[in-house]
Amino acid sequence: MAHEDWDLFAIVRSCKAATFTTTPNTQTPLTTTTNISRYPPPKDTTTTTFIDNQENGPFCFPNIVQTPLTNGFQEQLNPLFMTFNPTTNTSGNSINPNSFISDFSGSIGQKQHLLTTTVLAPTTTYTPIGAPTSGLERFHQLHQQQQHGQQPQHPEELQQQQEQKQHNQVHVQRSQTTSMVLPNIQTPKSRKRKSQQKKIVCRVTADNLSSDLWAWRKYGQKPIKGSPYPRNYYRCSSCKGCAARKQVERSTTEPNMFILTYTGEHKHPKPAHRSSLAGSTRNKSSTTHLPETKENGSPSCMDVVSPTEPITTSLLANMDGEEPKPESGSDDEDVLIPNSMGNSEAVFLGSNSVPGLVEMERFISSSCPVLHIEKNDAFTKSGKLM
DNA sequence: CGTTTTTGACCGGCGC
DNA sequence: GCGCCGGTCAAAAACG
Repeated sequence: MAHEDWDLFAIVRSCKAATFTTTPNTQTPLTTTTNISRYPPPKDTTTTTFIDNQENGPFCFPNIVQTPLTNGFQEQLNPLFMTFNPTTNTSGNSINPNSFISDFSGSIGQKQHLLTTTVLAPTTTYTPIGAPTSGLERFHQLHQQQQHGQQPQHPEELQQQQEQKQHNQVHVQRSQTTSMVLPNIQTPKSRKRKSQQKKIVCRVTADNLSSDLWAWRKYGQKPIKGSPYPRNYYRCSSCKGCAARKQVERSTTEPNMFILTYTGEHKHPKPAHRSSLAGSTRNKSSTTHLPETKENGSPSCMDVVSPTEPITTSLLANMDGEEPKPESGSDDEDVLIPNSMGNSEAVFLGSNSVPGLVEMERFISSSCPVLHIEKNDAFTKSGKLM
């Protein structure tokens, strides 16, 4: 059974309220432990374009309550982070709303400093993956050591880093809401280029499968060497011809975490709501459950990116290589997850630990498309996933 | 009927 | 040049 039973969870669509922003400020604040990391400084912040604003993007973060830096670790990290992100205001906790990169990195930096943070969102774990810059890298290491007691980086992270290192530059592009800046679109078919494509890597928990308005259609699944879990491939189906791609892979070290990788760019404005092209959400069976019930949602995190291309959205996808042990426990169950927010799954999973969120999630789940997760046994049997 | 998912096959990059 | 591996294609099946 070990890894014989592959549970593949494909999350195709998600609702607007992204994981990060899902939880309204009115929600009961959560005490969260954040993990974060490094952000490679954009080579040229002026070119940075974020596709999504706080509402939808992968870079969207919940309103994180400013929390005072309180421990020595933070102090230690501050200088490091500063080197990494010069834009960060050392004196304040505030995030500069005007600069995404700085915002993002800044906010992350803030979070990094806050081992314990009051957040108006589910538990969040930001674990950037990617080419570290000296400062961030160091920060990341320190942080991990702090959190995991000298724990080495996760394999996937290392892998990502290696990958990132291949590309000397990392930069995140950002744009406001619907306007997308999609320069240098590289065709997916060019594999050579593909390796150099800009990527955004995020880690999310199953609980916090977040979503966005983009519709994703699965077009492939492959077993990944060194990982017991298959990787799922999705492309944007919000608009035909859209080059945006997304990969979802379960973390080998943290089964409850999923690695999301975004590549390509959307060639269309972000939909106001889910496109009909997204098609129907399949419910093979009435039984719906989530892969792994995560007690705490740790939302996601974003990570890094790569070189040339900006990416777009955040989303949630979920896949499993393992037997999800949902409450239902049956093997071939499909899981329907509301696309709407990162936490929405909790409704189904019952994993939501935040009382106030439940109501909201229900609301959202009722009005949003769902994610479809389903187990796939074929993988193991054939030895080849897809 | 239109769309998504599944999945074997194929293609091409990359390391040796 | 060869083989491995990741990513994509595309036909068939599934679903609403």
